[in-house]
Amino acid sequence: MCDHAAVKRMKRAELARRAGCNLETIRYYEKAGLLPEPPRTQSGYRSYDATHERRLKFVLRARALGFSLDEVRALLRLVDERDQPCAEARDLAGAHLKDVQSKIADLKRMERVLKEMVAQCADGTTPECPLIEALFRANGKS
Amino acid sequence: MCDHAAVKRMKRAELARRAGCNLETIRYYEKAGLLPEPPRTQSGYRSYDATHERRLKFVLRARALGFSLDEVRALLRLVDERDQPCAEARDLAGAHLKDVQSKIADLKRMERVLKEMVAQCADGTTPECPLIEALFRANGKS
DNA sequence: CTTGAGTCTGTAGGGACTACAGACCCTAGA
DNA sequence: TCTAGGGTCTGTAGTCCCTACAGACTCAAG
Repeated sequence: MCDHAAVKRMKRAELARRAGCNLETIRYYEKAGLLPEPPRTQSGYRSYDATHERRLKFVLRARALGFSLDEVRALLRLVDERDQPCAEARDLAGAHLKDVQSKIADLKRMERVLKEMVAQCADGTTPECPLIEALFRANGKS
Repeated sequence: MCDHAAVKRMKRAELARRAGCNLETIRYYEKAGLLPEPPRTQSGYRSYDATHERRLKFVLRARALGFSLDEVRALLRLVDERDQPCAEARDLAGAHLKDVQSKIADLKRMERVLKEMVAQCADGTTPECPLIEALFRANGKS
């Protein structure tokens, strides 16, 4: 039990910096149960190591891919109880993929309409602002 | 000042139904200054007409196109003070179009990664779950 | 006249953070 | 050794865009 290979310890600010997130996000994730409560120094400061960093980065990456906190929780459960998680993880990711695809479809519809509106405005031939008129007219029906 | 061509009056529920939004959304928009406070009946009920409906639908359409409430407020200002709004409206819509396009780009990146992850999981040849491993590994760098 | 539905108000809740106030603690320089 | 500044701690309030609720009122039908 000698400790000559002591792991590197860091405080919250350094962890945030290394993971590239806001300081307070870490505390929030701890309260939300996504990250474990870290050990404390004698004076009560949080003390993190590489395992905390790894887990935080996992959460941030999943969030960046658009998983909700609940979905991240589910993924972390699979991480923590590694039995045969592959099918379940694939289903989670598959469901989320569908979400993402339908969001893309929605945004593309918006994009098309906005482009038309901007284009109509650009030629400036109509007396009224066609963009605003377009918003007053119904999308497809009265 | 005869009133034989009286406009149709309606209460909040009917307006919500006709505009296709939640009952409470109307009250919220009024408090937020997007819709005018409507006249009241003697007993204090809100009383709307076609102009309210038109304006509410405008707001809902702009929201459906992803404009924030602040952006909708700006558009409504252009509606209310019709001078030469076209350039300003076009700029607003153009800026918003850029937002939408960058969201689409983000989501497409997510889609690509998720597809890869699901595909890797699907062949089931690796012992560890590749999806979860992928989340532990960095997106591009360590 | 009663009953049930509609409307009124203010306020709380949601998700995912972000920011702040007021109290500690820790370190470096004078 | 003292002190000044930064960092960290806690809980709480604010953000955005609604949505839902409680408790009081009103209205129309039977």
